[in-house]
Amino acid sequence: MAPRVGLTAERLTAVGAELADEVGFDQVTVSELARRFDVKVASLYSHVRNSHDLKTRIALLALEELADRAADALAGRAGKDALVALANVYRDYAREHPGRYAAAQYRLDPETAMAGAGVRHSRMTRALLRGYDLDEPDQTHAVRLLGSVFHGYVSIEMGGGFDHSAPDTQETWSRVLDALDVLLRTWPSAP
Amino acid sequence: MAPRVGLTAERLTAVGAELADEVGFDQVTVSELARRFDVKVASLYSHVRNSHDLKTRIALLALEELADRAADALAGRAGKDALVALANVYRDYAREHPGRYAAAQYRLDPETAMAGAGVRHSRMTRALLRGYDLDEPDQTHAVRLLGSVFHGYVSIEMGGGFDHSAPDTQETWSRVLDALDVLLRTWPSAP
DNA sequence: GAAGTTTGCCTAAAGCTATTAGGCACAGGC
DNA sequence: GCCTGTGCCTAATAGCTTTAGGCAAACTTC
Repeated sequence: MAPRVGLTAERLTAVGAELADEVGFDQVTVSELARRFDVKVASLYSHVRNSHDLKTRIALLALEELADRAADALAGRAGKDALVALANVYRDYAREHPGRYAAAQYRLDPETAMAGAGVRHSRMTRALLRGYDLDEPDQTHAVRLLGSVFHGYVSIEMGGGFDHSAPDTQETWSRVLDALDVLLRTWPSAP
Repeated sequence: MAPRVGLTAERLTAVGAELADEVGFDQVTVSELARRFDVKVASLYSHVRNSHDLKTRIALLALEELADRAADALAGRAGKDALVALANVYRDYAREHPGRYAAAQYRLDPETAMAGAGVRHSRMTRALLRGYDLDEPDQTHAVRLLGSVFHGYVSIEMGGGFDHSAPDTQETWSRVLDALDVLLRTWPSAP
């Protein structure tokens, strides 16, 4: 019916990522993916171990793309400039690729996580903090705070959590970044 | 086989919430729930419209429980004391009831969201901010920031995102709350 | 307390997804 | 041009979701 379409794990992952953006990451199904390739479901199982494997690959792809964008954004910037740029990378990526962004949150087993681009992200946030004057362990605390704000804000905004209240979210986003900048510059040292 | 077991939407929701905590919210299935009641699957459909309806009810239950705890925690507290108490409500709830906490993130259609306890949450965060000196629109910005940090931190921590790095998460959590307190007291006014 | 009605759980069935086992044919090596 | 192997296919099992229609237990009413 579809002889030698040329399936590979990579193509499955890429199209799976598009699918995620269109229908949502949790709606990504081996069956739907097969349909997209006009191929029978069973055919995918030679390239991908199972549904979980497929989702893991999509997650790793998303983390990698996100890390690439972050690296780009941070190049040549420092201080608040870098902070805003990095923050916008996450927010913009989530808006452009909601399915992939959700995928990036897919829980990976520790080994997979270590092998993937997850580490790059915290390293880049640390790099950004070089523009501020923080020593360990405050730097780690700050890395975690930034991750929390970025992820928390973006995921609430995407989930429509800010929809039914007044000022527009762009305004809030700017003011939150202003506030974070101030906070990092005046970080309260340990008690 | 099981004559008049006494199914109601409420009992299904309650047991569904327990199920969520045990196996994860996304693993909550009408079939598994039927098994728990030792009843055939079809029987549940007289009490709950469908799987989405069931999950919505669990989500609303979780939001309500969370709002109740928050109200308790805020009673008689102000300033940083209140901030820490509220923050810990979210974090502790997520630790004690991971499935319910995930349920609270389940996307609701706008009307359902408005009817549910979602509004109570933002009202309480606003109440907490009375201890700080913020006028609109900064108050709204601050509400959103706090929501982002709480949700972001808790969901990354639960997802194991902080596992493979150095200082323990309790320490970071305290320092983050210290930082937020300082930030709210010295909130940067509009440019 | 018996008769009628409602209600609650059941059987049956169709459609979807995931996953495995084994077959056939097309592509490339010789 | 044959031969091998990889790549997609058919077939089959099993689980979850949802709807339609049945039967009997429980409530209502006299």
